[in-house]
Amino acid sequence: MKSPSHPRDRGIPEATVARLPLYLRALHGMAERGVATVSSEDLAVAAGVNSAKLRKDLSHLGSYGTRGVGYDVEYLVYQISRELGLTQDWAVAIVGVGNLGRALAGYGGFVSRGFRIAAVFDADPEVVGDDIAGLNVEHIDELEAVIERRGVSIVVLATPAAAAQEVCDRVVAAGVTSILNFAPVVLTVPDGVDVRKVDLSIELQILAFHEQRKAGGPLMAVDSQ
Amino acid sequence: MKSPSHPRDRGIPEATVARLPLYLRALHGMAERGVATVSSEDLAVAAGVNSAKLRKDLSHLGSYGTRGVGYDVEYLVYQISRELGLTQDWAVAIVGVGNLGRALAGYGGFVSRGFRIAAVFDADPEVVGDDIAGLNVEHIDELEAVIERRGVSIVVLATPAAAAQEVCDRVVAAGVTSILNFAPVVLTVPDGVDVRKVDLSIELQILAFHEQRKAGGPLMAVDSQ
DNA sequence: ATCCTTTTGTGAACCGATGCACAAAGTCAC
DNA sequence: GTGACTTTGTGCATCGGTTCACAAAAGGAT
Repeated sequence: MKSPSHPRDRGIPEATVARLPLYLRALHGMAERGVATVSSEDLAVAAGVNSAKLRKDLSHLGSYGTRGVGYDVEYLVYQISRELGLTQDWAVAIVGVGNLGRALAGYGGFVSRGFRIAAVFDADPEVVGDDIAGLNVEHIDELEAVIERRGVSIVVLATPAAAAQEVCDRVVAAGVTSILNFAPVVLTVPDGVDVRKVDLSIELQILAFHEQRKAGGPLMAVDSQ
Repeated sequence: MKSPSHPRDRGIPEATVARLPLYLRALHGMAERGVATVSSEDLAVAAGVNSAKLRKDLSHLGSYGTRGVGYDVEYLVYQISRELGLTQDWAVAIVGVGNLGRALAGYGGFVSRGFRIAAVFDADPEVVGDDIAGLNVEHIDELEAVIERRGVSIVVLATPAAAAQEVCDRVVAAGVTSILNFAPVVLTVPDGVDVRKVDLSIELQILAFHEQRKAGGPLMAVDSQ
């Protein structure tokens, strides 16, 4: 069903998509330093990947390099940005203004990538009305109305675990189909809704696993016996 | 080299390690609700994975289930905790007390998993001495001394991008071999040092990519599913 | 003690991702 | 224009991870 060797085959591998932001970050740095073109080898080093992988990834977007020369930095930034959908402006809402919600609201990496924090919600009347990173905290009762009014299409959940599923259900009912979940729970959503999760403690646990290995392991096992 | 079919083969796949914390979280919830045993099917649902995968993952740790019955919740919690190295206490230091650093210092998910925030550092004299989540912020000059004195083995970097590599070099020189990096840069470290990175904006970019697809994509290409 | 039910643990097929290695395609110097 | 050189784009082998599907193991009923 799919044309086997189409230059802009729509089926970009998930693993590639996950690396495109990495390339973009490296390219932005180069553009700032005035670099005009870059080879796959150099860009791969800057992004922390292997150059064959980088070239294969980029080839999924099309043939944007010049053999013998490399890639034009500006042009590649544009192509990757467009592919990721960063050439448009995304209205993002953050729900939950605890420590993490505040940190996210003030995080520069969002704004600089085409994301606009359009609203911030909390259930606690104590913080509703507060000013967080230049935004007025709104009451969670306004969730659906504000999402619709401001065209929010991506919601970031930074609520306590116990509240996450309920808020999730509400934003989904309001038409949101992309959710970034920081609450340590598995969210249940209908088909067609994308949920990505970030669990800060999981990464630390993975590090602990490897650290323990270096130190000798639970049974000081050298061999599996 | 390695015994091919040993029940406690030390070589646990990376993908499995990354899911163990997920199982652990689900199991903790069950233990709290008084559940004594759980089938792979139920646990898989609670953790948001497929049950065959769950069983294969657990089989890498050993044979801890009972056919026809399932897994003993308490026992499995212990086995996974031990495998991940969470039965010991890990001293963690956080460098950088911006919004994110503060959020991390106050994050309950660390403490409840065997991680102890042993120190918090910043370079800004303005915040040094402040109290963050019950901890005294120390000056970055004290980095090496404090790491050694308090036996810190894992460092969390929440510094600005520009400072991350330098701090990284210093903690590595001080003997730290596990680093969790929140700064949006690729860190260069010697062999034997583990770096895991969390880039909050990458997840959002991946969501944007898929959201754009749903909406029609850059060239209005209809996805063949 | 035997049969029936449940659920684990795993062999084997499958699938996607990785990395090597090289031909093709381009640049640059002369 | 020619030849030397550089670097891309990709075919192919390989690898690790996922999923299916089922035999083996345990418990409960009679």
